[in-house]
Amino acid sequence: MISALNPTQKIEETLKKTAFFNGCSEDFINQSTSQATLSCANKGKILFFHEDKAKHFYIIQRGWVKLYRETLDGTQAVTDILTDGHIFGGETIFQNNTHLYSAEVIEKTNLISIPLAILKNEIENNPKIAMNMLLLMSKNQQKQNLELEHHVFKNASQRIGCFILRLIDQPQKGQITLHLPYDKTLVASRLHMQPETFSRALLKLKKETGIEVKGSTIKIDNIDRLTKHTCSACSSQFPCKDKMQKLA
Amino acid sequence: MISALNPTQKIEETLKKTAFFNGCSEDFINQSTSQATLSCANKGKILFFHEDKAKHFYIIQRGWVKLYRETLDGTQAVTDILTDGHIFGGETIFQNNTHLYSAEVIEKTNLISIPLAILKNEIENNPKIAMNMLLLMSKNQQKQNLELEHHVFKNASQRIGCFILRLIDQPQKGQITLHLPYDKTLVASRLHMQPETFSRALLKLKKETGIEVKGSTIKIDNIDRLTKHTCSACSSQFPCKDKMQKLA
DNA sequence: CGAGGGTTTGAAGTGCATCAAATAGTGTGG
DNA sequence: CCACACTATTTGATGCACTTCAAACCCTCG
Repeated sequence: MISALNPTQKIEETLKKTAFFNGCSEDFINQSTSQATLSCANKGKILFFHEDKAKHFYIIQRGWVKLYRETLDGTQAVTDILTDGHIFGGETIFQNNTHLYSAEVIEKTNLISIPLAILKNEIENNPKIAMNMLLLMSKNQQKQNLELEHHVFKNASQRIGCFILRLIDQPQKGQITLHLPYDKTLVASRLHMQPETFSRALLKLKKETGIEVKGSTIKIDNIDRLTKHTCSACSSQFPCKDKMQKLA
Repeated sequence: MISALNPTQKIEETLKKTAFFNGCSEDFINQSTSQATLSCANKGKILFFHEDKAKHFYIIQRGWVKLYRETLDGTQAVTDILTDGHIFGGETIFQNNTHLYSAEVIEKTNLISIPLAILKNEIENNPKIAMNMLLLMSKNQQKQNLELEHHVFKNASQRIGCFILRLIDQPQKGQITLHLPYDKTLVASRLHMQPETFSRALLKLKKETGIEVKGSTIKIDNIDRLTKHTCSACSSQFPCKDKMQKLA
């Protein structure tokens, strides 16, 4: 972790470029910066468990974190997978300071932790931040809604198609090449299916939409074909990126 | 609709007993009351469609309303079913004044509609109401989370078991008798399954947990047996009512 | 090169959906 | 109070999608 900036400066820099903090008080930035910690966690590190008492909320500076729940017998359901700039854990303020999901680092991650008390105070006293929080939660909710809908309406290969479409940055013409952001097993769990099902469904998707898959690289020749296959079982059509977008 | 109160009084009365309005300004109550309309809609009435522009938010004074989404080909997924005291549609303020779901009256309903502008104004200017809104949205989100989890973890008869358990008002001992709040076809769709599946899964539940079912009446002799069957595939055990509770 | 994890393939089973039809239940007009 | 119409619910038969268990394959990294 060699950097021109010291940790405090890095934190301040990150906060200032995170949309959620737009319009917050100087105090908030200062307090957050001074009380935040920047830590680096490796793959496998559990940040907290479902039902744990929450003390901080988090911002991912760089890396990947998985949110999930599990039953008593250990089956787990991945709720979300987050990366750079994403915020999580803040909603616990309204949930009795209790986490609603577990969080695990799935790839080396630099993480900023900020005490919830600071956030709570700012939300209560700064309408602008209360509004930002409302916007954040509303987006999260929208995302959750779609998540459930997808699971109800779409079959495995359509869910994969949807996942791929949402990796596309800009609506663009011609051939598109992109990469899965993490390994297939994880994508499978993100989409609530078994790795075997993922593998077979991807095969089916290839046949039916003409996409090419080699390792984690995907080439799309005819995006309309993919869209048609994928979005027919959905309440909104591609590009629906604004609805599923990253949240920060 | 014979009542000792005129519509305006009824509206005011309803607002004042709705938790969401605790701590709101006098102005808010007054404005809401004067600009709200109390209407009565019959079964089948569509209040709005997914993607419609939103102009009001709603409070159910008495009745039942179904929230749902549908795909182009008309398949529908029921998101929620609401009744007395429930609020919906307010979140559209943060969603570009666009509805995220359709709403249909499923049983004769008295409905209060209040212009969104009033709510928006109050949220922006009254931190107490902003906080209430945050709490409401947080509860909704919690509910959505569980909804998805259930769909991933539980099979049909477990989802029914969970639905039944959540109908229980108070943790109580001994035999419990309760009634399904609306017809079985609707419960089935609420739980994302076909009526046929519902019927068979309920039969299975009877055999495995010893509950008795006659029409819409359900008798539970041994609640532990039901809980064990139902909650084994969940991240939280009965009574989890606080997490799934009505939202108003 | 070999170990170990990620990925694919095969074979078999399960749960739910679907289509079809029977049955029960409810409200209507006579 | 009955017969009819209509809807809700159940039952049966069948098919498909996904899971599960097992094993092979592939890739990467020490």
